Amino acid sequence: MLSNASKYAIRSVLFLAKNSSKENKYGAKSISDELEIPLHFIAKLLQQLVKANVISSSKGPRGGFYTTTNDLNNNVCTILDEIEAGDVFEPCFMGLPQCGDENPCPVHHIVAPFKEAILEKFKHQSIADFAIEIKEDGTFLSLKGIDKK
Amino acid sequence: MLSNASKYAIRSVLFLAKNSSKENKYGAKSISDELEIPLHFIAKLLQQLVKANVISSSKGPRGGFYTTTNDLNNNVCTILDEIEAGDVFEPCFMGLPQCGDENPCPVHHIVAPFKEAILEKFKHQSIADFAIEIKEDGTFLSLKGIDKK
DNA sequence: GCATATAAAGATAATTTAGTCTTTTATTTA
DNA sequence: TAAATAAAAGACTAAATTATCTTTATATGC
Ligand code: SF4
Ligand code: SF4
Repeated sequence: MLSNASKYAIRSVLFLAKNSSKENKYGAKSISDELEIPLHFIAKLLQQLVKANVISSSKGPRGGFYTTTNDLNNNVCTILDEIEAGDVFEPCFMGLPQCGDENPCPVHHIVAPFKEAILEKFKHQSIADFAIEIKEDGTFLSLKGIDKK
Repeated sequence: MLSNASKYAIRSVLFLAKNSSKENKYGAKSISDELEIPLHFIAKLLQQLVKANVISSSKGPRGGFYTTTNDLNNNVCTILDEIEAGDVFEPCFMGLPQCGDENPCPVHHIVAPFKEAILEKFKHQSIADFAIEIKEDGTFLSLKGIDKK
């Protein structure tokens, strides 16, 4: 449903939203390390996001990527619009073009509410809100160092 | 989330479940036409599914693909296991490896119930049940010929 | 100003997924 | 038994995605 590129981009932006500031920037290298994302891949994505005004950056020593309070007004859909070609959720589960409530596939009644919920969140919740939620709920952007089995 | 291959395979099997029988077989060509799936692509998938005993086939004139009552006892997960490499739903939305209820990402509380619902259906509802549901609910496997705008 | 750190840009390579084509084998029907 | 039909098998091509590498531009601090 989401490409690696999108997943990487979302996690990176949320990471910056949670941790960065004008005074506290993160280089591509540290983001790559922290979130376990291929360095050159995430670097390119971050550059794209800077151009799209989703995040900010500065070059040189002590430079890096960060988010301003203005950046934080964006939402996740802004990220997806930038990274992903078309609409992420269409065509969806059964691969029918232009289906929907009128022409449902056999799993539409399960998929549709989910799509609506996730889209609502991605469209109407700002990155800032996400950052707050992440801090409050203690949700994860990376599982680096966490015991997996 | 699902590859084209999986989507094609599921739709084809459900199509056969709804329409075919030992006496009423469908060639790769007619399935390709009916569901608007590339001919040689679906042919290969159908052969795979025959080998995996998900559907049946016979060669020669009046031959083709069909489902037996025994075939219909399979479920959608059987199809996915055959077509897809690993587990379709892992890693999922945020691309975190081995996450879950204990280590939730920021959208886990939306994604998890959906994953559970769709997996429940794919695992515990037989292809036969699906066919009945499709007939009763009039859900779609193809939108060929239906007005799209 | 010079050395250094870092983003920016973009070329290139690898991998995976998707799709096509050709040949062979089995089955049916006439 | 011959001709026709359709699946089986597998080689091949194309496209998209993922990932890497190299070079250039810019800001910082000494
Ligand atoms: S009918 Fe609904 S669930 Fe099925 S493919 Fe279309 S939008 Fe997705
Ligand atoms: S935490 Fe839940 S929703 Fe998020 S990636 Fe893991 S399983 Fe998917």
